[in-house]
Amino acid sequence: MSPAPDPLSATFAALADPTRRAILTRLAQGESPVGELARPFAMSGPAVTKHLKVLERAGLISRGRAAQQRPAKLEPAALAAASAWLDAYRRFWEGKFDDLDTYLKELQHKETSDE
Amino acid sequence: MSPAPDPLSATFAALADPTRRAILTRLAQGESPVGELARPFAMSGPAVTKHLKVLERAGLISRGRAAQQRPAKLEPAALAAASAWLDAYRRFWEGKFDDLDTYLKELQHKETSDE
DNA sequence: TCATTATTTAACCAATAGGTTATTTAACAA
DNA sequence: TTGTTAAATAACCTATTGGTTAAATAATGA
Repeated sequence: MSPAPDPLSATFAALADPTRRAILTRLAQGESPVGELARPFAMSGPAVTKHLKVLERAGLISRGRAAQQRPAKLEPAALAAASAWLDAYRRFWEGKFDDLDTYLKELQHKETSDE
Repeated sequence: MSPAPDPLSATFAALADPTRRAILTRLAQGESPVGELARPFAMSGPAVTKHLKVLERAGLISRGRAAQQRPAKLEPAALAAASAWLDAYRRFWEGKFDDLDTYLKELQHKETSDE
């Protein structure tokens, strides 16, 4: 499925869809099988499977196995990375940093090239 | 250009592209005209104009006017919204909240439906 | 007025995203 | 073994994205 984007891009892209955010919200209450996730949406099962694949490739969820079901479960690590990026930039943009150069260097250090 | 997605979707979608994140990084150092923004990328001017439009529709930047140039400038508000969303969910997923129900209600209150 | 510089718009293209229905695979139960 | 249930895969469709080049527009200056 394409040349695999950088992790941060994959995470933001996954979060850019309201259906996927709703799925994550649902999963915050506990893991859930595909059928249950599909119910609240006017959407076929395969469509939900595709959304889950996007979330999985972004590292935001993992899949399990329980009989015929493949429950989805939150994986907070990828979200933490995106949150850290956003928070750092937000604070930076809001001008709450004294030493700009040090800060930029720190960012540069954490993430290669442009991320 | 399409039925205008909800603001949070637009913001995350805008952040999902490494070129656009690099543009934002550059703009954190101060406003900049299109030509200067285009230089570091192996990319035509019109391509950069398109990226700027995406960022502008997401509310992440605004455009000005200085002679023939149309400098782009950061607008932190949209970023703050995305950052708040992510941070809330991150904390939630990491289980650092005592009263789950109260927290969910609070989230529900802040953002309609799924956002 | 005419030329120059910066940027946008138009027209186009290939690849990706998000959905569908029909078919296949997997796990279980009778 | 046969059927049932849950999910994934395949094949397909349309719209969007991210890029291109060529032409149009806007502001300035000679």
